[in-house]
Amino acid sequence: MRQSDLFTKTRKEAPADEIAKNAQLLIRGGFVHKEMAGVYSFLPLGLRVLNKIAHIIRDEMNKAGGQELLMSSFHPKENWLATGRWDSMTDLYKVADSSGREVALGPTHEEIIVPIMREYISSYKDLPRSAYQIQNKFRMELRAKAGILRGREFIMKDLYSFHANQEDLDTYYDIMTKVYQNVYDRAGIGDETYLTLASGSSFSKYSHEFQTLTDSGEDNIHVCEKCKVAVNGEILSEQSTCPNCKGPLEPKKAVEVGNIFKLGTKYSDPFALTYKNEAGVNVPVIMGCYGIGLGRLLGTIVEKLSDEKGIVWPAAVSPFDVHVVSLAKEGEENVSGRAEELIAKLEGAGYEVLYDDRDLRPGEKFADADLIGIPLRVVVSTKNANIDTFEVKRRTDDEAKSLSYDELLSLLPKRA
RNA sequence: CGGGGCGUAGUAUAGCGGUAGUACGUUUGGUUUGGGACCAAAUAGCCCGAGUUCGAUUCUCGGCGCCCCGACCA
Repeated sequence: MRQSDLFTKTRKEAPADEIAKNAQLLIRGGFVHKEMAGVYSFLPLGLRVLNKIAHIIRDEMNKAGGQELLMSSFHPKENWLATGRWDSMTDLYKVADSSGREVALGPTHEEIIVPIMREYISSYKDLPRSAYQIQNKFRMELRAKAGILRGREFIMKDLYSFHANQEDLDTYYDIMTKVYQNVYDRAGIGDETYLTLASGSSFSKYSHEFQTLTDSGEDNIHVCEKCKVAVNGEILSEQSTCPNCKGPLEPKKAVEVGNIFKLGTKYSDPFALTYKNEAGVNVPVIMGCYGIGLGRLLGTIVEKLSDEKGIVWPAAVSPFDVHVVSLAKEGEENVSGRAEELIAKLEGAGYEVLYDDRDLRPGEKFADADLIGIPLRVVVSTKNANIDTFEVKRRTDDEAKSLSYDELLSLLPKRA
C-alpha cells in the first residue's frame, strides 16, 4: 500500500488529555480515532492490527474445537430477565425504541448463546460443544479509562463451552488455559503474561485471569516468576502464596487480557438447557466461558512494546510486514523504480508492504516509520540505487545494515 | 457515583473585562533534501446557556464534554 494513499496521517503531538501511552501512540500514528470517552474507531492501520490479533485468536480457538458464529448486539429483554441480570447488572445498556420496547445491548452473550444451544443440544451425543464469536460489546463503565484498555464499547472474543459433566469441563478448561497462553505468546506478550488465580462465582470458587505485567494496568496481582503464575490481589487473603510452589509472591501491576470461567449450570438452569443422558434422564448442561478483549490486547501490546519514538509491533500483529521507504527525489526514477521492484517481489512472496512514496524529507519519513512501528524498514535511495543491497533496519535496531534481498527475506517470518 | 483538574484554530499552546497571538498542520510560490528544513503569503479558533456589565473568550451560576484518583467491574 502506498503511504501517499493512506488517508490517515501521523501527528507530532498527542492530544493533551490523553495520558495513556497506548492512546497517545495509537492516535499519533493514526491507528484509532476517539469518538467519546471509552469509545474508539479503528482506522485502517489499527484495523489491520486488530485483524492480525483476530487471526491469531481464531486460529487458536479453532484448534480447540471452537466453532465461530456471530450473535446479535440487540438482546431480548426477556432473556436478561430470565437470568436476573436485567436488574442486577449495573453496567447493562438498556435502550428503548420509539414504541417504548426495551432491549439490551450485549455486554456478554450467555443470554443469547444458551437459548441458541437449547435448540441444538438434546442428547449426550450433542456434547461437548464449543462456540465463539468476535464481536462488539457494550458496557456502561462508570469510568472509562486508560485509552483503549477500558472502554464502553469494545471488541471481545467470547467462547462458550458446553459439557456433559464436570470432568469434561475441567479437561476443556485446561485446554483453553493452554490455548490462551498460545495467543499471548503469538501476540508477543507471552513472557510477561501470567495465569492468575482470581475470584470465581457461586459455582466455582476461583476463576483464572490472564494478566500482563505493566505499570499502566489497573489490577494488583502477586506473581511467582519461577512458576509463571500469579494471584489476584482481590483473593490474596485466601491465597497468599504461589498456588504452585507455595513460595512467596511479589506484588505487580497488571492488565487483564483474558479470563476463563467455569460457569457450571448458572446459565443453563434459567433456560433449562439440558440433555438426555444414556439412561434417558434429563441432565443440566455444564458450561464454561472464556473471554479476550481484542482492543485491550492491542493496547497492552502498545503499552509494553513501545519506546520513545513510537510503537514496536511484534511481527505477528504488525499492520504490515515491511515498511519500504523511498528517498527518491523528483526525477530519480531509478530510485523509485527500484523500490517498486522490491515491493513487487516482496508482495509476490506473500508479504504486506507499506510503501512510503511521499515527497517528504527523510527525517520525517524515518520518524513516521518509527512511530508506526513496522518491524522491518527498508530504505531505497541514491546510495543504494545502483548496487544490489538494501538498507535494512529492524525497528528494534539502532543502526541500519546493508543487506541483499535474500538476507532481507531471512529477517521476515516464513510464508507458505 | 464521590473527589480533583481542564475546555481558546485540525493539533499543541499564550492571553485579556474592550472580539485573540505563537508553533505545527493545511494551501500557494520559492530555496532545500539521510533523522520531523527555511523564506514569503494565505487559511482557520474562545464548548453551550443564563446572569453581572456599557461591553464577557475572560467574572458568577447551570449544563455538556474530556482527563486523573477512588468506588464499581465476567
